[in-house]
Amino acid sequence: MPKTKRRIVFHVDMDHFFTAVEEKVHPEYKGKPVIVGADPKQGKGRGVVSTCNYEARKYGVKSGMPISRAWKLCPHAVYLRPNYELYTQISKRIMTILKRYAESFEQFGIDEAFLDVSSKVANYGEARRLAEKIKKEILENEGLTCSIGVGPNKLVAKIASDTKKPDGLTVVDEENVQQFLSPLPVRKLLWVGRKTEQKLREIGVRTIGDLALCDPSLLVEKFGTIGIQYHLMARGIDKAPVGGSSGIIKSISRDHTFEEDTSDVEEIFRILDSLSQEIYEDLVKQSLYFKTITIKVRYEDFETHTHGKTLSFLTNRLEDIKKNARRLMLPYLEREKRIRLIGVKVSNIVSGAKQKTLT
DNA sequence: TCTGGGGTCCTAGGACCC
DNA sequence: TCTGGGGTCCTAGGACCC
Repeated sequence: MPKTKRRIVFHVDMDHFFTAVEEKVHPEYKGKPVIVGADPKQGKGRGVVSTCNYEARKYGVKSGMPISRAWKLCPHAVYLRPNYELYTQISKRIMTILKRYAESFEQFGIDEAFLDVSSKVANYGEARRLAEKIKKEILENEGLTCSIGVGPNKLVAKIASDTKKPDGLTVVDEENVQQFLSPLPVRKLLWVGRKTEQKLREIGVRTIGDLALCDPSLLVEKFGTIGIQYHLMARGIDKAPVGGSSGIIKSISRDHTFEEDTSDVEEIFRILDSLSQEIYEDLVKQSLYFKTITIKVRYEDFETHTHGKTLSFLTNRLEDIKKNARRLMLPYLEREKRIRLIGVKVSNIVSGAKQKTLT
């Protein structure tokens, strides 16, 4: 049996990417708190903060926070709507730089990436120098800083990149994985969110070190098969290959939150049709076909439902999307409650090339 | 604190077939 | 009339990610 190959993996994370791009395009914002997200509307706006720069963070503003709360904390900030086209364009250029240094590569969201550099460097010292070189190149080419984590797998690299920001570089070699992870809260692990953190707290587990000492069978009892994953992660074990999960599109969705909750059927159908239209354009652009369509409704009290149907045929016709979306939506329009959000999703997707072989 | 928008993956129950 | 087990697909909901 061949011994498992030693790996060296980078996680590259752009620093407050959206606001960093905005500051680069608008140098006059430099030094001011900048917040990219929903329109704050004098504190009455709906939606959340996408990204904020470090000046804004000094006021307690964070990404994911309601924009109305950000307004209370920092009314004098520069508030901007996201310019995804610009961010995507710059992201593509950065990813092109990163790919050149990687044996295998995996983009993660718009501004993060994993690089497997195992065959490119001989040891962690060389890995550090390579990471420094990459940071320098991105800064010189794009005027943007990033934070890089280096470790024996994606999990450790990702957590490492998060420990020193902005403009950080954190290297964790195999020998130091356990002592690096142990004191950190479980929340730092990938896939451990608010709910899982709470459930772990109930069994007295707060840090990754606590989790590593846990009886795996107890974790399975509490979380099912994913419990094994938690236990492996807590011991710094992650065999997932870089680039393993990237590529094929599984679903396309659009949703819309109304500025004011509504029961106006005409308005709801108008928006529903425009969401269908956008999905249709996306499908055609990428020559994709779908079989399943699902609508989403969120009422004013945040009660949320999904309702879907799998068709007996593959399609990308606008009429099939519009008609089915409307039909699936109908039963939800008869309630007393007003509607806050509607959405449309298509899934069970195959590409046009593959579709031809199926028909 | 009054909660966006675009995704992925998992689970559980039920239908249906052999 | 009663009683299986396995497999696959569908549907709704939920957790989590950036």
